[in-house]
Amino acid sequence: MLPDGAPRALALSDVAVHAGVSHQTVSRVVNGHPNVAPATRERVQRAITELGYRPNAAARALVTGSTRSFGLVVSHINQYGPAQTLLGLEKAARAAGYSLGVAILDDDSEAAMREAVDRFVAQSVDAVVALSTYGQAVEALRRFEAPVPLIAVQVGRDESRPTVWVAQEVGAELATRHLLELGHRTVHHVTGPPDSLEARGRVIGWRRALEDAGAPVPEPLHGDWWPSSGHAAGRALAARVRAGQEDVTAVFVANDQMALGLLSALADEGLSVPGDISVVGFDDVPECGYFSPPLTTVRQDFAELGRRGVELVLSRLRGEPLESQPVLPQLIVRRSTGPARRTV
Amino acid sequence: MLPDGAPRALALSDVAVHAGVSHQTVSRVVNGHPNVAPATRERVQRAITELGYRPNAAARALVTGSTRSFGLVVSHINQYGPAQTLLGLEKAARAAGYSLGVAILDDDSEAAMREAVDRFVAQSVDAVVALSTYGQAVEALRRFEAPVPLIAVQVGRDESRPTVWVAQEVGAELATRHLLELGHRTVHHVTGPPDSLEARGRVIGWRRALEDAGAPVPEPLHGDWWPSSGHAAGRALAARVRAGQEDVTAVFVANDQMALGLLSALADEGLSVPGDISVVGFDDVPECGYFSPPLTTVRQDFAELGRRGVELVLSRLRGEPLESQPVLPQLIVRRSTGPARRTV
DNA sequence: TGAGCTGTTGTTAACGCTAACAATCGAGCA
DNA sequence: TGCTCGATTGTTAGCGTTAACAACAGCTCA
Repeated sequence: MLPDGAPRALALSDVAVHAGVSHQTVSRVVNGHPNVAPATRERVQRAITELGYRPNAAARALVTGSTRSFGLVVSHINQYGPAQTLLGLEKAARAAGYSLGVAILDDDSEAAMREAVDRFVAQSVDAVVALSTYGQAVEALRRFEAPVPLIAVQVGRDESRPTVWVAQEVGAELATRHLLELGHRTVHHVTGPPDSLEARGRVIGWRRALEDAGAPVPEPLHGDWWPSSGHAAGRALAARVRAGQEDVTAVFVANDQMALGLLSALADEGLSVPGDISVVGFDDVPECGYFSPPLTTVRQDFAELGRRGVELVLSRLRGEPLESQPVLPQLIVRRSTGPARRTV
Repeated sequence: MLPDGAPRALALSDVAVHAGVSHQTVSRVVNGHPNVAPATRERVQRAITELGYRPNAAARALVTGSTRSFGLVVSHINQYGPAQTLLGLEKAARAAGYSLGVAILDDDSEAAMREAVDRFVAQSVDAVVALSTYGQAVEALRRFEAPVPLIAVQVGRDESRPTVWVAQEVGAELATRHLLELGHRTVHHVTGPPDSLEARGRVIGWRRALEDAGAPVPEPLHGDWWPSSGHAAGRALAARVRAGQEDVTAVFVANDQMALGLLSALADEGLSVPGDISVVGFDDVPECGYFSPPLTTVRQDFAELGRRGVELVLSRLRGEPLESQPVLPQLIVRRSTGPARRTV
C-alpha cells in the first residue's frame, strides 16, 4: 500500500520503465493476453509486484465503457430477506470479478427509481439489479429503457424483464396445506403490504391451497411486514374468537416478524398457540426457533437467490437469455402448529 | 433515458455543438462555474435537458482523481445494527453527492480487509469506511496506510484512526444501573463475541456499573450475537438457579437477539421473567416490544451514526480533523425487568 | 535464397473530461 | 485617444488505459 499522501499513483508507464518494455506490453500482461514471450511476461510480473501496481479503474472504464460493476437498487435493506440476498449477491459478484454499488430508495416511487437507475448509468455500471422493490418503483422498472441490462430480483415473475425469484405461491401453499392437513377447517391469512409482489404471491398461494381443498376462503387481514401490524392482526383475530367465530384455529402470516407480533397479541389475549390457534410464518429468520412457541415457517434461500441473480446478470451480459427457474421454498415445522381442536 | 442499444452515450462535445458553444463552456455550466454569461448558461442548460446529457463519471474520475464515491467495508450486514447504519450512511452520502460501493468481508481476517481496501483504492474511491468490523480485520485497519482516508464506524474509540461510534459503555452502565436500582444484588452478563469492540465496550460498562455500586462482579457468560448462544446462556443460568445460587435474579444480555434466545430458555426451564429473573437487552430491534415479555433494552441510534460517519468523512476530505463525540444510547424500559425478589 | 508466415513488441490514437492558458471584447479611466 | 482590466469564451494538453495498426525478428517452405 502506498504511503499516505503519495504524490501520484503508479501508472502502466512506470511499470513499463521499470521492466524495460513498452506500456502496451505491460497492459497485455495485466490483461492476460496471449502472445507475450514467457520471459517478458515474468519480468513484467515481477515489476508489477515489486512496485505494487494496480490498474486504474477509471481509465479502464473510460476506454472500455465497462466498470465491471453492478448497481444494486434496493428499498428495504434493513429487512432480513433483502439484507441476506445482498450478501449472496455481493459474494457471487465478487467471485465473477465485479463490484457492487448500492442505491437505497427513499420511497417506492417511480421518480426515486428513475433517479437511482440514472445515476448508475452515468457511473457506467454494467448492469442494474433491482432487489425486493415494490410499488410504483417496480412498475417503473417495467417501462424503463436503459442502455444497460436491468434485472429484477425477488419481485415476482415478470414477462417483460429478466427476473429471479422465490416461488412465493408455492411457499404459501406449503404453509396452508400443512395447516389443513392438521385438520383445520380453514386457514386465516395476514398479508404483507398490498403493493409488494411477494405479499401478493403469498395471498395467491394461500387462496389456491384453500380452494383446492374445498375449504372456505376467509377475508384476509392486512399488515405491513412489521411486528406491530401483526400484533394488531392478532388482536383482531382474538376478537373474532371471543365473538364465537369457530373457524379461527389456524393463521398463515406473511412474514415472521408479523407472526411474532401476532403471537404476542394472542398471548396477551389468553389464547394458547398451538392449543387454540396454530400459526405459520414466512422467511425463517434466525430468531424463529426462539419465539414462544418456536415458529413453524417457510424458509427462503436468499443466498441462492443472490447467486442466481448474478448468474442471470452475467448471462445477459454474454447475450444468452437465460430462462431462470424460481427458487423453491421449504416448510420448517416447529411448535407453533398442531392438530385442530375437536369442534365442540 | 437512451433507447436500448444506443450506439454511444452523449458527450460534452455533442451538447456543445447543439448549443453552439465550446465543450469547455458546457463543462463550466455543468460544474456550476462562475463567469458564464446568463444567456449562454441558459442555452447550454436547454441543450443538456433536450439531449438528456449526463456527464461520464469515469472520464471525470480519470482527470480529477476523484469518483465522488465511498467504499464501505462491512462484515455483518445481515445483522440489524449494520444494516440500519448502512441506511443512514447511504442517505447522508447521497445527500452530499457521493455514491456508495459495498464490499462484504468473507471473514474477519486481515487479508480480507486488505483485499477489500485495495480494491476500493484501485476504484479511486474518495474514502473507505469500515463498518462494524472486528477481529483481525479491524486490527489491520489500524496499521493500514492507504492513499485515501480510512474511517471506522462503530468499532469503538480508536486513537490512531478517525472514528464515530455509539458509547457502548454508557449503554451498558444504563442497563446495569437500572437493574441495580430495582434492588438486584448483582447483574449477570451474557457477552458478544470477544473480538468485537462493541461487545468489549459493553462488558466494560457493565463491570464499571457493578464496581461503582459495590456489587459483586460475577463471571460473564459468552455468546456470539446469535439467538442460539443466548439460549445456551439461559440454560446455564437456569442451572445455577436450580443449584441454589441466589444472586441470579438479573441479566444484562449484550444484544436483543441473544436476549430472545435467553427468554426462550428461561421459559422452557419454568422461570418467569421478570418474576424470577429480570432481563435487559441491547439494540432495540423492532421485534423487541413483542417478545414475551416485551424486552427492556438499550436503543442505539444507528441512523444518526451513519449520518455522523459521512460527516466525519467529509470533514476529513476537506482537511479539517473533526473531533467527533460518541452517539449516546438510551434505555427503553419494557416489561422484562422488575423489582428483585425478597431474599428468603 | 527469398516470399510469406507467425509471434512478439512498439507506436499512435482515441475514450470524455477538466485545468491551464490564450484570445477577444467592451468598459473605465487617465 | 490609448491603455488596462475584468468578464467571457475558446484552444490545447493531458489524465491512464486499451485498440488498432505498424514494425521487426525468426522461421518455414518452395
